[in-house]
Amino acid sequence: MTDSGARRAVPDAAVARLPVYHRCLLELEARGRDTVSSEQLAELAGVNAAKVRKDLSHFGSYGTRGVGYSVPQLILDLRRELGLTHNWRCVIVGAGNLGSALAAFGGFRERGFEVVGVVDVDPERVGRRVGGLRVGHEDELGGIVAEHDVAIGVVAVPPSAAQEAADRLVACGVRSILNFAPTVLDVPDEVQVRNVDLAVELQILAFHEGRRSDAVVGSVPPGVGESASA
Amino acid sequence: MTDSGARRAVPDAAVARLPVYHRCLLELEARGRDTVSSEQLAELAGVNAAKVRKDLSHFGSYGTRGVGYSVPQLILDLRRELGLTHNWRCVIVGAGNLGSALAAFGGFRERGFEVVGVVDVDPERVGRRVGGLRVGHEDELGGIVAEHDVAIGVVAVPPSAAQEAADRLVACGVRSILNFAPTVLDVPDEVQVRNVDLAVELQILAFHEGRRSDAVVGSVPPGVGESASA
DNA sequence: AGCTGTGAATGACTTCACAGCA
DNA sequence: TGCTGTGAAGTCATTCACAGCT
Repeated sequence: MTDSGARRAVPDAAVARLPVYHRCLLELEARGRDTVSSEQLAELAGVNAAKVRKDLSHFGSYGTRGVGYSVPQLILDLRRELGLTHNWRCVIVGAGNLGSALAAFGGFRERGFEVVGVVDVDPERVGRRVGGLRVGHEDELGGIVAEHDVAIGVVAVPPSAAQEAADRLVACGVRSILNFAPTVLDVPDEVQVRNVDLAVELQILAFHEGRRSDAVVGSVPPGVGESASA
Repeated sequence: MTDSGARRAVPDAAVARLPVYHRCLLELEARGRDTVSSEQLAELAGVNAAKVRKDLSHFGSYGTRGVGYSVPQLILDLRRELGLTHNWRCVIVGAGNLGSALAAFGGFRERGFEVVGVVDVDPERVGRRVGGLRVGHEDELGGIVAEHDVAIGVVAVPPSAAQEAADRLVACGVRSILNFAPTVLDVPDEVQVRNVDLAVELQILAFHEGRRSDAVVGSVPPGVGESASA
């Protein structure tokens, strides 16, 4: 697992933070800021300054000592590093509530992603429009992927149908999957999967919530106050 | 950061996996399985066996050597550990596409969570029904939280309104927030926040996707094949 | 004087490997 | 024999602390 081919450059934990920095920088740019220090960026991103500097150093980003980082330059560097120099095409499998919400979500386009298709097995849903797209039948998946050169598939179907959805995506040549179904997908090694299980997120919150002030009477254990960027 | 009060028991990384084990065990139980080995559970959860054993050992779970773990017993242990012995009440702020999808999502109830309210500022949306609930006005938030003893707030509003939504939740006494807005929320230390930024997930996929086979001609770098349970 | 970039120190998590119980 | 529970080793990530540029 992990990588292997080329040099390991950026640690996974850092990769997971780069998009957050990117987002904060876009905000700074919108406010007309031209430079930013690691300390300020850290504040915005909710991490500490040393981490910001280390993360950025992984891909040879060059700030200016005594000054900070150039906001536009750093945005470009991050875009390059994150592969956002072109738009990534995505297809959503499942046009239920979640799939529809994702398709209609405007935020993707601005951040480098374009939803080019939504499909579903249910004939009831085929033909509807969501987020400016017509819901296609699942059989059209191959055509959509080929036509738009889709790189990322989003699985937004019930758990019982998730493995099949993933299999179809893989068969069509998609090698990156974002899975919202509460199931571990079985895919070939060369396919990467990221899971977002909403109930898992809630359960993690509940775990910490359940550990507050328990037992220990009269104490005021300051809880957690952590922030997790899944 | 992190904890402080009581004894640190279970490492964060392990906590994040417990819900996944719990989910897999429910599946096993539904299939009538009575015992499971660490190896089998690991397979289902997409991790390795040593990790499963170590994770479970953190809260003194007792399996039987030579046999494995009792499925029903382990489910109970996990439920207790995750604080799922009672249902957690949640309230959703924001009745847009995502908020509505979350409210309508049936999967929560089965996993220990109950959505008891949905609110929005937009008068246009107030009064609509989503997932069996009437959308309330944001002013009703305090009443809903108090009445149902809500523990978890879900922020599903546009980024520009997210901080205000969080402030309101905190003011109402909610101390756990699941934030879907692409913004870092500023909250008091005793409030825990988990962020789910869908575009970030896509960007992480894109990062790895962009690193495939690059440059190195003719090589067949086996990519990533990782699985992240955010 | 201010802030980056980075080796070195610390800490967290994972994996190994095996003793020991059923 | 089979599988758990766990010290010990190994890997990865975070934080410190400071040299060095502007």
